[in-house]
Amino acid sequence: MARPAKFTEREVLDRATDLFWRDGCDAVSIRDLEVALELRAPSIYRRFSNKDQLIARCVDRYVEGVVGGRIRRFLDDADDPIDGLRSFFTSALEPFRGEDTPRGCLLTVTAGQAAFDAPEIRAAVVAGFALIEAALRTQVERAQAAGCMRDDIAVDAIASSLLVSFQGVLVLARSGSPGLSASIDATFAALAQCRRRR
Amino acid sequence: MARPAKFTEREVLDRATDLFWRDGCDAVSIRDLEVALELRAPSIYRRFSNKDQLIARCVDRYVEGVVGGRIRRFLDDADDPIDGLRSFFTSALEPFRGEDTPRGCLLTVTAGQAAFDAPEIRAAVVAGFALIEAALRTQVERAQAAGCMRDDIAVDAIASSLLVSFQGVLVLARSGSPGLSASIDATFAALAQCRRRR
DNA sequence: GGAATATAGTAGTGACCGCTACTTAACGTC
DNA sequence: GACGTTAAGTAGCGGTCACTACTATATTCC
Repeated sequence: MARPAKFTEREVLDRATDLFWRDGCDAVSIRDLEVALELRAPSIYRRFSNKDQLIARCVDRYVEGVVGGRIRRFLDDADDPIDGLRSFFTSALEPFRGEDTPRGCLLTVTAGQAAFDAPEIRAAVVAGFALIEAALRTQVERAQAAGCMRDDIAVDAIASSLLVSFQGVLVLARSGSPGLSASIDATFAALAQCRRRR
Repeated sequence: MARPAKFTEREVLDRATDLFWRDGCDAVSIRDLEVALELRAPSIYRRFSNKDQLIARCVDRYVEGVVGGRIRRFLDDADDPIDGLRSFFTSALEPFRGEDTPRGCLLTVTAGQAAFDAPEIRAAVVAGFALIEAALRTQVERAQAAGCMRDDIAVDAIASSLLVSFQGVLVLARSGSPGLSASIDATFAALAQCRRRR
């Protein structure tokens, strides 16, 4: 009953998300999006009322896809909870696809950009943090129950502390900092169950 | 022998640094700087060849002043090494001067912005990270020597891990995340000397 | 006072920004 | 084939960006 769309909304969001993730929200212009989406500005604006809305939708999509994917792959499906957590962390250090440096995290980067002042974007980023923290918390509980993580520190505090470390890793990964792998090892070594007298 | 400058270079850098720190490097325009520095664009460009150079100089100044100041105040002058480390971390959570939210860290934010692509800015930020890590390392050594920090994890790895946590705290502080204080407590609880059989 | 010199300001440049009024194209319905 | 509907494209808006050719001002030396 009308002209068919060139791309589904999902295709458009995926392409835009990739660009925002790679270059940072602030650095992506509508002109850049026109090229990547193969759509001119008016077509983009008809689907998403403005750039902030588009970014917020892309952050949502990133959280569902990339973050959710890593949670399922490295945490939910892990045999050993600590190994799962560790691989969840180290996965952020690996260069993306054919690129030569790790991409970091769209959430981490966006939290430090001007786009973060937009309420809808801020809300999407904060929701992403909450999702990661909840997944970490679940895994910490599992690890404590399995007896391989110290249980003298509250679950919530450890989960929050791990989210903090994870975000820090993502900051330093972007700067090409070496020794992050050893840093992650130290973090988990400190959380391992202490040997106690029996 | 010539017309006297309105402000010393130090005054100019301090004002510019404050602006970059508050709003983020990418968000500060030359027009913004004209107002803050009480100098027109050509006068700014005569002192610093372009915006990237100015930002790099400001990052240097920030590292010397703000970061160095916190290191001296909370780490070098600390009575108890662990308390010093903890206050170094929590100092980043306190709102700046009369402002209602914590400022975060110029290094953390800049690492996620477009300005970070400029080599001179990247170098200044990386040098800042290195300074913090070195100061943390010194304090970790002190704490281990005093017997209040576990010594079964390498000093370098702990220092690197603490830098990671510190950067993570600064990311989440900007997003108004609650419970960061408990998160910091958990980090240091995990590093405290385990009780051992003697 | 005049020359030399370093600083600051006036007034703009072209390029890019987010965004939009308007037109054209592709479909189903009748 | 005309109509209604939804998508996409053309062309361009006012505004801001980093940056600069040029002029004016304030100082010391002679």
